[in-house]
Amino acid sequence: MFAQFKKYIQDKIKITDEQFDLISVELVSKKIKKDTLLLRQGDVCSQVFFVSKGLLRAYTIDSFDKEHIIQFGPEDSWVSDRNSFYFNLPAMFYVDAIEDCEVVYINKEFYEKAEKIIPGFNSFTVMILHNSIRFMQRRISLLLGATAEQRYLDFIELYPNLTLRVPQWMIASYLGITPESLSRVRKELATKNFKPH
Amino acid sequence: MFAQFKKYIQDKIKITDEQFDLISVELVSKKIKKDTLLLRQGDVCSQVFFVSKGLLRAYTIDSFDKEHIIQFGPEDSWVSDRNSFYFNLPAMFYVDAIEDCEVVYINKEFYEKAEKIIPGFNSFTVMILHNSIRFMQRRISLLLGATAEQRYLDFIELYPNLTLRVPQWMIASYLGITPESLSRVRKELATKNFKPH
DNA sequence: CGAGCGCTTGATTGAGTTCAAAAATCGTGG
DNA sequence: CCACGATTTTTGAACTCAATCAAGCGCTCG
Repeated sequence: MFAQFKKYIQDKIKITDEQFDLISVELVSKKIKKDTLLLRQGDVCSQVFFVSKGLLRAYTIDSFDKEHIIQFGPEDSWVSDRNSFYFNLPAMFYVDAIEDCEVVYINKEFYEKAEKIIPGFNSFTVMILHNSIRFMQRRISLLLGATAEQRYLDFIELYPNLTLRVPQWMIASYLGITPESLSRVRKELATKNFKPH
Repeated sequence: MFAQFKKYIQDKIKITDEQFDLISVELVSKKIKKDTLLLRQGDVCSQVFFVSKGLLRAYTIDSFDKEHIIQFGPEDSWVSDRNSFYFNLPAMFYVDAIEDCEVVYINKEFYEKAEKIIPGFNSFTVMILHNSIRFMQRRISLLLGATAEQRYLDFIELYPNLTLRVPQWMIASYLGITPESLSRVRKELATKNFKPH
């Protein structure tokens, strides 16, 4: 049930099986059908999602009713509106499932308990937060200074196995361009005989 | 010397004067002249900067040699390439001083010591990280889905007192547009009789 | 098997860029 | 305190990248 999560976490921090059992009582693992909404913009995000299987996405809807994908969440990744979760503020994002998923719901009690029981769990959290920060720093840099093509190439590097799993219009949404533009970028790259795989 | 920093931190977390004295031995406060470079892209960022006075900026230079301002750091704010600092990776940013500054240099020893001595210091760090995440989440959303005008209005809200302190071309750089474009956006807003102050 | 969705392609439009130059502002030394 | 050079901001005109609008194709799944 939490096998994947346990493996992930034990790979990064020393946790005994007994400790894990103690904290895992706070966890809930759910099977999520494709297209299910896990978090609505404006709601308070009361858990962090760990994706054990499948693929989540976080996205905003702007004032022109257009979606913009903030993050893809494939296996072994964390998806959440951290700001909303931490400060109990309305979420900026929607989160839904692009594929059928298995998702671990992690609430605040889990964090509190884990911090009490496991020395260094806090450092683990800090590390995860820094990963998230790295990711966003890079995103901002690229949005400010890179062309659509450069951002697409970066996307392929960051999520190599997603190019096939995700419909192109979602990739376009992540890159901040239209599906038509992405189609043209790809065409352009093809003539320069670039092959993503 | 650290008065401003002490005030800031004691406002957010309970620290006695004795505790502060113990950890402050790791701190260095420096007077920084305008235009001084504090961090170079590619170097490892070995400290976090706390701005007690003045104004810092963090910026990248892209593959076309153009600057893009990632963050302004006025009084009471934190500036750093957190990713570089935490993982000892090459920094993505440059950091320099837009005004004469007073900056507290905070190294890893400070964090280690503070975490040992002050219960809850770790939570404080986590809170600061979440602030940084909120800031970046918002930035990404706006870059993906808002017009130049909307982003400018958001900037004024976020940094109300900086519109006068910072040259317009830097604001443009922050917004991801050219100075010419910002000038036009402002002209446009003026006709709609919008007044920033 | 057909309606709908996703991808492509073409034609047109538009927000913002680029290039150029004038106007305004700033800062510094005499 | 003024003047002059440098920097910043504004304005204009042409241009460009990506968006929009529209049409057609192919696939799938109901």
